[in-house]
Amino acid sequence: MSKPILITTSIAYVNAQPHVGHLLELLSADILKRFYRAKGEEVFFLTGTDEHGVKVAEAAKVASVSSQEFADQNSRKFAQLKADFSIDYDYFVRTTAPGHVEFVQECWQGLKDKNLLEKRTYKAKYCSGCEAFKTESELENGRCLIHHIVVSEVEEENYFFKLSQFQDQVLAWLKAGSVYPAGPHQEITSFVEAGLTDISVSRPKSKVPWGIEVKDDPDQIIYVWFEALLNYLSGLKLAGKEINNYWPADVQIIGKDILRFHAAIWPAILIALDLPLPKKILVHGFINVDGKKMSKSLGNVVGPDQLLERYGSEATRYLLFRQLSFYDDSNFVWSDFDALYNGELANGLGNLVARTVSLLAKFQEKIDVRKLLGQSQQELEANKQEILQESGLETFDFASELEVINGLIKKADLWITENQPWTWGKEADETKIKELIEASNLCRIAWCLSPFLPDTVKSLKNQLTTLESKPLFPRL
RNA sequence: AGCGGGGUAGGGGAAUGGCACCCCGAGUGGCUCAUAACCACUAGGUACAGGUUCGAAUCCUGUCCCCGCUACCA
Repeated sequence: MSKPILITTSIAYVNAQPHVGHLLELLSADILKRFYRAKGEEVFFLTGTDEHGVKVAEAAKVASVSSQEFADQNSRKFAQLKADFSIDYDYFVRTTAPGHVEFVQECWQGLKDKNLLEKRTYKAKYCSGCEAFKTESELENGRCLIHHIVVSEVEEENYFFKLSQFQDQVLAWLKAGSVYPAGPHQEITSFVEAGLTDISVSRPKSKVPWGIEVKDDPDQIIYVWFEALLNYLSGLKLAGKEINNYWPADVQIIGKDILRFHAAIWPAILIALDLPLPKKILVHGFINVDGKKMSKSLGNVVGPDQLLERYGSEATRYLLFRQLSFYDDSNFVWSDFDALYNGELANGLGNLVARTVSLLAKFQEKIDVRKLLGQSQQELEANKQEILQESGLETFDFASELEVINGLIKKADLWITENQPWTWGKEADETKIKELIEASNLCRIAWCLSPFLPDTVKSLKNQLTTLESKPLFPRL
């Protein structure tokens, strides 16, 4: 029996609320899951929330609730996207779950036993402006390049992960083409080639009180990133699955900002744990709004709830992948979304379905249209694998798949206009109706759209059965 | 300043060496099955200046402009 396909998204950091960027990532995973399911594969889709660290503790303080309570509240908002947008994940992992904590501590012990973790005194320059450690290359005359202030020398004890040992293996994995698309692949390859250094993977508890303790050294807290990455394994365990039956992941979807963690550190951790490496890491870009980066202070954050209210779940799923470019940074503008909704969903798909169904309904009086539709459906089923093989989703190309589908709709509209089925009258016979059914191509369009628009496709199929037309996407 | 990403018809987005494509908008005509929809035709474009090439939006050099990295933030 072949291994089920495993798809993961990054786990969202709960110090902020979900926005359209999170939604895009979750939807991409959901679309791929539905595509693989249509191919007949078993699929497991894992997502969740990352809940430890200074920033969560600080945000909780501002909100006057405990860190755990704060994490609970925000985690729920992310989990809620499942119901709102038909995101069919199989398990939602939380890094504050006791099972995750336990799993992380076990892995930690395992790495320590292998002598891959080592306590060292860490001396570094710290910029209070950046609130971060700086390397020599980020300094000029002892001053932070960004804040132009003199950095302070800080000394503390940390555990280090011997990342440098894994450079060659990580590089070999990268060169096998594990990171997609080319831009990020190039970037991370150069980064690893330049040399990996051992990294600090713990912090003194006094500095980071909200996190997972090192079991036999409770004054040390495991660095958030190190621990969060392990969610991809702990999540399987928490879901009641045997890790070896599901790992390695077939597709891990991440944002471009966390590339280093996922394509340099994560594979090294996996090698250290004697586990196989993920087959593909998909790296998506960011969404700007009206040409500016989304930010709370600018007040331009677009939330999933706003999209839900204006377009509904299905249209949002379509518009995000058709209007924005998944792998590059793209710009979100409400008026563009409105125009595309009316242009392609209402006037395009929606109208094509309406006119076709209503034409077919007229012929139903003297010809068994339903039987012909059934035949057409069966013929399509027979060619299912071939159609799926041609899909852009086979190469993770969401945009090109939607473009192809749109072309099918245009072609169908043209055929109907040119052949004028409404003038057929008495001439209409089975052959002609069959032609109409095939030219409208609705069965195929439904097939191709089903990963993107699962509910719409159900409604479309229902209309083809009842031959009663009902607007799929009313104009805005 | 540095580093990175960009500049494609009136607006938005594709195309990575070979007839520049899609959505909206404008004009003219067609059609009436359909959600004031649908179809055809027309106008309009690769920021600028050089270079490489049989051929450049795509590669190279320079100029101008925009965006991100510096406050929450994928």
